[in-house]
Amino acid sequence: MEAGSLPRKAGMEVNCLTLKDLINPRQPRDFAIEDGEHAQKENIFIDRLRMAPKTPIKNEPIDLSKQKIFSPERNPITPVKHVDRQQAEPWTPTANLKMLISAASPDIRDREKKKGLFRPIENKDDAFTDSLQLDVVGDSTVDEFEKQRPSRKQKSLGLLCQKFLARYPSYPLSTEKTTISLDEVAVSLGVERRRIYDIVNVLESLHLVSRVAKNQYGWHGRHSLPKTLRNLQRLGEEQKYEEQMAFLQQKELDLMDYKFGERKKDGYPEAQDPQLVDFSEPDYPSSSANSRKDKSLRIMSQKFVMLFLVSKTKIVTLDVAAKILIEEGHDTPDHSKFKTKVRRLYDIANVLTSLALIKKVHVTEERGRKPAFKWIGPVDFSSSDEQRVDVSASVSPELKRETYGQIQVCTKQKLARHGSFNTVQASGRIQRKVNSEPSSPYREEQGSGCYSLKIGSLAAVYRQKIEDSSWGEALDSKRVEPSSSLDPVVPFPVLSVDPEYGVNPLDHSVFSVAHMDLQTFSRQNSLSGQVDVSVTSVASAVESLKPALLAGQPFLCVPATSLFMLCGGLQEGLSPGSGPEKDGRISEAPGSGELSSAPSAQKRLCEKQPEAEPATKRPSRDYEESSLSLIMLKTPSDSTDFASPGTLGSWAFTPLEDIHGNRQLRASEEASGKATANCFASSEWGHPSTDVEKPSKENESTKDSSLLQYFYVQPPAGLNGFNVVFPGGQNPHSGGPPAGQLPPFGVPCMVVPAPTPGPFPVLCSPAMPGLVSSAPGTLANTGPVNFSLPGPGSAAHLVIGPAGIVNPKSSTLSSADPQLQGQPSLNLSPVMSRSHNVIQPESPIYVGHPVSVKLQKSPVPVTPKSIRHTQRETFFKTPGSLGDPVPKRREKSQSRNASSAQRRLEIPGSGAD
DNA sequence: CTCTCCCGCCACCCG
DNA sequence: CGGGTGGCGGGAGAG
Repeated sequence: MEAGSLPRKAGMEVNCLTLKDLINPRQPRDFAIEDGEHAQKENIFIDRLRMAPKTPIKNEPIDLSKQKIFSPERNPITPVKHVDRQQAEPWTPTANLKMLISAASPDIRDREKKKGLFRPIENKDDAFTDSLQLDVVGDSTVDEFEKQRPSRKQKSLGLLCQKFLARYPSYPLSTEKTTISLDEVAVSLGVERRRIYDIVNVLESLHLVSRVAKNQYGWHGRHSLPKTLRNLQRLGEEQKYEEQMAFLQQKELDLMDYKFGERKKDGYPEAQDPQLVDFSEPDYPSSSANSRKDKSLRIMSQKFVMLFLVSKTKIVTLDVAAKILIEEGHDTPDHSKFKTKVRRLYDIANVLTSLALIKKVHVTEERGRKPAFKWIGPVDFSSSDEQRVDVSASVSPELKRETYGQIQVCTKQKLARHGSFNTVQASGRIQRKVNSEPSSPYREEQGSGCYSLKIGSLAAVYRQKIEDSSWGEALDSKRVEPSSSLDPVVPFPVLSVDPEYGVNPLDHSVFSVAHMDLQTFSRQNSLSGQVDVSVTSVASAVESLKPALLAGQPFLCVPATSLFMLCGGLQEGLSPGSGPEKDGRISEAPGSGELSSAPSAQKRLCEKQPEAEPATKRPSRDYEESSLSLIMLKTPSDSTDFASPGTLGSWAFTPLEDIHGNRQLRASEEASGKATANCFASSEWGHPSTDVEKPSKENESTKDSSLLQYFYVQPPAGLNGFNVVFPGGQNPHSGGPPAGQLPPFGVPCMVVPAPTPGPFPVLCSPAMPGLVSSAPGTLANTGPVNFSLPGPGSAAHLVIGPAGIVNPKSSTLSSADPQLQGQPSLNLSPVMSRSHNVIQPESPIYVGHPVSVKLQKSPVPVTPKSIRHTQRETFFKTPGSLGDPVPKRREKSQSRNASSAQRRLEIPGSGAD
């Protein structure tokens, strides 16, 4: 009954492990302790769980989402195997349960179930069952448990990899040395180490990690990914993989008929000997280089990637890949070998998929469907600045056109085609058809409780465009991974996080349906009467994480991934005749009906290509004089590289027309070391800041008259982490018509991830002199802000208090109580994304990040680096995920990050200031 | 049935 | 040698 009695084989368990063993309160501990060393199976975790305190719910759940935080104890190279410390809090009992169950081996579950171990009486003392909180449940628990039993899917390598990746920042600071302890990770993720090897090996092949020492890996992140891919591409070309693939595909050789070596006979070059391509950086001196069979998996992984990179179609079928690999490996071309190879390829593919580099597809041939994968990662490595470029940049012009056009349509009320989404009517009134179309491709997404693509616009476009639907799916379930590639083929790299748990932060980052409570707006300001918006308090849908679409609520879908949003038509009424675009390119665009100028704007921004795409021309008809508003939230903002064109796309709230100014702003901020030097930041936590003055000063550099103004509104609970930004008016000098004269507006707004649960200030456009004059920072700090909307005659006041808006329940809360303001979804918030390293380490939610990363815990002025780091991560956070609402913990860097949107708003204010 | 790929035995191989 | 690695393929879940 001690460790030794713990069966290693499922078959033995029933006999070896008795009910008594399991129910004995003390036994479990013994198991855990002694078994810890021997248990190499999946159930090791469960054993360890037994060691957990009686309040496991707080300690044990493998809440990956909460592991983003850098663990205080990170540096110890030798990982501490304190499960209880590493585990984060569950975000929901259900999720927790799932996690626990998934951690537990099926065998044990079955065994225990059979023995009725979950019955309250018998197990009331059982730590394990307690941890599951099953002691209060009746027999139904068994069924429940059965249902909860982790499916094969839940235990998949891909999912595991996602969890793994979620622990580390995609783009760690160069100075950061993140160490990965295999032990720690394995325990943390509740899997045996063997599985971690699989992941790490593939990651290593791409140089995302490198082995530092025994049981220790260094995390590099994706910084060098472009470079690596470029090299692999080159190598692949040298290997003439494309020809090989073409040959094999053309041959349509049956697996069994395939004559290995035939290719060579045909004159194809022989593959190089397996050798791991080493592009490793000096960061982590790889200890013992290659050993044991050349690290087969790594080499396979690299070659697999090469195949994609050299492929014109970017699609590689497994059989072809396997054949090539087999041949290169000089393996015996037997079926068994093939099978094995395919297995490995699946393993690799799972990891690559988690990295949002490839996507499962199927290739239909005469012989039927063949499993294949499509490369969805960057394909253009000409620039090493791949990272942090707005993902939108990754979309092909055509798709952009489609996509953005679609977005435009959305905002222009043509979303109707997607029955599952709200429909915005031309008149500016919002109609809704919530999921009226069961057959909607997006409907399926609901199960996961994701906002993503519910709106359908982009996803729909992609699905239509891409038959294999891989893009759409990628969009749906990929992690937000800023892709620098401007290549058209690159979809939105978003990493999906465990929809199974009902938490998918990534989705939020992709496309979201935003609901705004515009009542105030519609009723009190000039917009009233034109916008038929019923104010409906959106109940928090955190539980289901489904967008709470309420009738009569305006919404806007925007790709939040890159956090850049289109706000087409936003200003249609606000400032006819005046556009933010100095060059007027957008406005003068000859009506190409559905096209949004945003793409072009962005493109210009990111690529600095003045040439406007015809497709991006703005339809004057629909949008009249509407100017384009492009808000770009800086994802991982690297303060050090803002000057780099390649990173432009990552600018947070970069005014289309004033990148330069923005840079100055940034420079200013950085110079002052005040990441929080913006009202947004300071207000993030509803905490008065003394730095408020900073922004205004900084804004001076950006007081370009052409700057767009936005209203930034803390979203209703239903938005779950999204802030709504809508144009507050045109530039002060634009001389746009007063708000009162605004035509029906199509609910121009932007929804951006709300990284902060704290109070959100509403910024008014500079059109309001009064507002402008006031220090933005000050306003922000005042908590709920009472603003006058610009617009003559409309004394409309937009009172925006985070408390009131964010959470209906806490509507009465003032900014003074940040904690209360925390979203009910705090624990439910999608915290799976890596974006969480931003969160306060002390946050109870986020427990021990295993990574050794510098974490600024103090409110002390953050360094540019730290700023960058946190900012990047913040994007994908929902208010709840933001972590500790406690004021004292608010980090400036975080604030700053979260405030990107706001900063944009501040700009105008500075002038007056 | 095929497709996937989890799982973990056990051989390597390093310190 | 012990333990970290990871090749490998049986076999079972998923579709």
